[in-house]
Amino acid sequence: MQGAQPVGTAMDFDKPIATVDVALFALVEGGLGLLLPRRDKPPHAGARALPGGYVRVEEDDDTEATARRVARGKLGMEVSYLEQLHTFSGRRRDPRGWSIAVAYLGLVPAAHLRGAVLQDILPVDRLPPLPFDHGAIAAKAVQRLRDKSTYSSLPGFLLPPEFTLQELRTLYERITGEALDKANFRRQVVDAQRLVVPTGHKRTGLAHRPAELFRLTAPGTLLLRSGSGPARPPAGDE
Amino acid sequence: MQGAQPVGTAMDFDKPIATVDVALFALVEGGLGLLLPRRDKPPHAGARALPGGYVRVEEDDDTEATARRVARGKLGMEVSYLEQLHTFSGRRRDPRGWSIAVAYLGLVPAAHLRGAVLQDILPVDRLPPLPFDHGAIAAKAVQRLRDKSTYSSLPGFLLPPEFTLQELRTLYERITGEALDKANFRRQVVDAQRLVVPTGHKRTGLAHRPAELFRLTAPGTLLLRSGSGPARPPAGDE
DNA sequence: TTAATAGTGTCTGTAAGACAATATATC
DNA sequence: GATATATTGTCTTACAGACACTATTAA
Repeated sequence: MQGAQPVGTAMDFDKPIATVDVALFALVEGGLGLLLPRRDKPPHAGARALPGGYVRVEEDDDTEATARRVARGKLGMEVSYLEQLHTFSGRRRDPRGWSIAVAYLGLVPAAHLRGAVLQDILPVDRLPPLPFDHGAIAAKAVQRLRDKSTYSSLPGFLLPPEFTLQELRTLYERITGEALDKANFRRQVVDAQRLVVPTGHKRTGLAHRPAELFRLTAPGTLLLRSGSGPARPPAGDE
Repeated sequence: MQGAQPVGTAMDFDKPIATVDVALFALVEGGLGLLLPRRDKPPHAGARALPGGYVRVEEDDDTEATARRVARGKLGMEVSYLEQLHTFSGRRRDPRGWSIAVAYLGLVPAAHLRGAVLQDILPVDRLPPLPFDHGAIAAKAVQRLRDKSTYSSLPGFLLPPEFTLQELRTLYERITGEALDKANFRRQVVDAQRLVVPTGHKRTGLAHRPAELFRLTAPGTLLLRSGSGPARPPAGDE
């Protein structure tokens, strides 16, 4: 692939390719979806893959900036949440040569997305084979999201700013695949961990008692159990 | 810094520098220590810093291979445990230019180390200021180790192959800073989670009842609570 | 009034932690 | 036996989960 390895400078010689890939999640049909647009450039032009791009050293301050730039380019908006996932590297993962891909996990509320973007969001339980090692990256991203959903307010970033507890609980259930008791969920999320707070508004117009609307406690903040409890802290990353 | 940016090829132009840094932990005087040898090359020659090096694309299969090579070079032996920690990047962290550093966390039993190496292991609670962003990397590594110590057998990799429960418990206490009940610790680690298993040997020669010797359940394997319990799984990374 | 979901109260089993009691080496 | 730590036993309490009950809207 590298073909002729021309003179170059001693410093630049041998450097791996540096890219960033982003696993962007949003809700589609109530379920968890992953943004997989078709690539417009080789390699693998035309195939669905995670959005990604080269690190631009003149333009980006760090790889997180690269990730935000890539995400903004595909979504037309800023992500609500972004964290570093893992770095994938090696000789074989990219046909262009030895490469380092810093992977990020991002969340956006689907309500704010343009229709064209929604077409490129595929349900995570039926992902097609992906080029490069994007299958492994996607799997790790889904895993991370599922794990953190059991003890954090992460899924809240997939919803609009205000939501009912039923909406939030159903979302947790869809992500983790486990049924949750209505009463216990409320006590955990509202009382014990204070992941969300009431906004004072209510969702009316439905043929039953209106539900209180909530928002994430500190907007833009991921809250982990801060209470008195045994506290199983971040543990992994971020 | 970059001085003359000569012709080069279009492909190589603009690539960030790619390095790997390793936070290697071992026990010193019973406490947690971090390997910080003095740098033999600029920048910051002579200063204590995390062992690190360039990714060598001809030699290393991936960045984990780079990390193992770097660790082996400084320790004279293989690490007992290694995991990817986080990737640090940006224009300013390294005076040589825009750089990506994939950081790893490694553990070794101090008993197997040469004396010269032991001189370079500093207690983590009294670390000097470190060059680059190694202070932040070290802090994150210590944090990760502390977090995982609350629910995994990670600290066991800092001990020789066979150890008593008192040795293991004292180690957990030193790492996390919390006192642990002798009886409850045994039940958790031996019965409930099965992080360790008895070897059949005993530590004799002391003026009291001899203690059973244990080893990590699957040698070389990090075990997270696999029991029946609520299972707070990896969550973060690895 | 009925239907449907919102929100509260209460019970129970499990497991973590505190602490007491017993066991087995050396001196 | 005295001493020191190993190992086991028991009690208490906190909390997660199951489930029953009350509240409030629109039709």
